[in-house]
Amino acid sequence: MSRASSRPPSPSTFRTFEEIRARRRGPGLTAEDWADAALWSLVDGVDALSVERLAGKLGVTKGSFYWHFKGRPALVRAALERWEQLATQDVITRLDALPTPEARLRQLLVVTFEPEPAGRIEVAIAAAAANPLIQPVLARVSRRRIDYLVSLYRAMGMPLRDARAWALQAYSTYVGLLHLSIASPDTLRSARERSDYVKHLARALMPST
Amino acid sequence: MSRASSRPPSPSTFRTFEEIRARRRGPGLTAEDWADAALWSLVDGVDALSVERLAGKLGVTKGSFYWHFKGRPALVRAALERWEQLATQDVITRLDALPTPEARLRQLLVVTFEPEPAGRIEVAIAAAAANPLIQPVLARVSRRRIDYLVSLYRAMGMPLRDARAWALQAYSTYVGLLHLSIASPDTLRSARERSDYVKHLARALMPST
DNA sequence: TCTCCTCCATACGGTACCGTATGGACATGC
DNA sequence: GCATGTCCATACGGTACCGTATGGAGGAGA
Repeated sequence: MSRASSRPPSPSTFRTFEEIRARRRGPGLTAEDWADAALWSLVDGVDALSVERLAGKLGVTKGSFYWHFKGRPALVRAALERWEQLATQDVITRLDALPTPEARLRQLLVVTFEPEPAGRIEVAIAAAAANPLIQPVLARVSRRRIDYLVSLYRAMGMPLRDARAWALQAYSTYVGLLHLSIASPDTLRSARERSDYVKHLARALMPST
Repeated sequence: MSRASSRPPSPSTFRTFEEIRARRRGPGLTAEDWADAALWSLVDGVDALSVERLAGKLGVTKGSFYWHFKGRPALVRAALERWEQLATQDVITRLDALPTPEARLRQLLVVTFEPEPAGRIEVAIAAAAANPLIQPVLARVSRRRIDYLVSLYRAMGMPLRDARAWALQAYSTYVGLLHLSIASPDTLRSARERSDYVKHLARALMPST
C-alpha cells in the first residue's frame, strides 16, 4: 500500500495547494503532499476535512487517497503530526540560535504576535480538542510551548513559581490575540494600532525591562 | 407556522437537556427550547449541529423542528442570539450592580477566570468565525466586551490609549486561558495552582493596585 | 359531535460523504 | 514484447444529513 518516497526532503513551512499541485507535475502525489493539503484544510474545521473535496483541490480522485492512506483518520493523524512539528520544534530550533534568553523571548513575542495565516489552523484544532485524534497532540503542543516559555523566564533569573505564572500569561495572551484577530479583525485594524499593542505586550510580558 | 408563546419567561442561564425535556411534560416544545438545546450542541462545533440528532436528544422528530423553524440556519441564528445575550448583556448588567469600577473589574476577572462549562461553546463559536452566520455575532460580542473593559479601565482614571491596550490584554488573556483549559487541562490541574494563577493575573491586569 | 388549529410522526427524494472493488494507464526490468 | 509494480479513475453500496409532503392525535370552540 504505502511506499518509500524518493523525493527531496519536505520544506519546513506550510505549503500551499498550488505548490503541491505544481510539484505534482512530475510523478504523482506523496502521502506527505496529502498531509500538507489536509493541514491547510483544517482551517475550516477538523470535521470539515473531506477526502473527496481534498482530492478535488489536488486535481485527483479518492482512488489516489486510498492508495496512500488507510482511511480518513490516518490523514488527520498525518496532518496533525506535521502541524506539531511546525508549531513547536521548528520554532524552538530557530529561537535557540539566538544568544540570550532575553533575545529569544523578545523575538518570540514579536514573531508570535505578528499576524500569521497559520493561526486559523490553530484555532480550528483547538476547537476540536474533544476529538480523540486531536486531544493528545494539542496537549503536547501546549505543554511544549509553555515549558519552553518557562525555561526562558527561568533563564532570565526568575524563580520557578513566577516563571510558570508569567509563561502561562504570555501563552494565554498569545492564544487570546490569535483568537481576537479572527473573531474581531476590526479591533486591531490598522498596522499602527497593532504594533502599538504588540509594544504594550512586549513591555507587559517582559518583567525584566 | 410559528406561534406566540404563552410560557413563563426564559431563565437567564444555560439550560440543560434535562431541564428542557422536563419542561416538555406539559404542552409541546417552544422555539426557545430548540434554541437552548442548539446552544448546548454548539459545543461540538457549529457544523456538528444536526437537526435530527437534536430532535433525538429532545425526544421528538424533525417534524417538530420544521414546525418551529424555517430551517437549520434559522436555528443557528436563534442559538447565537441566545448566546450573545448571555455572553454580554447579562454579565454586564450583573456587574453594573457593583459600586465602583475597581470592584467591577475585580469581580469580572474573578468570575471570568473561573472554570465555566460555557467556555467550550465560546471556543466552538470562535472556530467557526468564517461562517457568515457566526462572524457578525462574534464580532459584536468581542467588541461589546472589549468596549466594556475599556470603559472600566477609563473609569479607573486611565487615558484612552492605555485603557485600550489594557482592555485588549485582559480580554486576550481571558480568551487564552479559556483555550488553554480546553487544550491542556493538565496545565492547571490543581485548584491551588489555578487560584495562584488567577491571583497573578488579577495583579498583572489591575494596574492600579 | 363536528370542525378547526396546534404540534408532531412518518415517509420520501436528494446530497455529500466514507470506504471498497476493480480495472486501466504508465513506467521499469527482463 | 511481456510481466510486474505504481498510481489513479470509475463504479458501487452504505450512512447521515437536510428539507418537504402528508397524515394524524388531541384539545378548543361552536
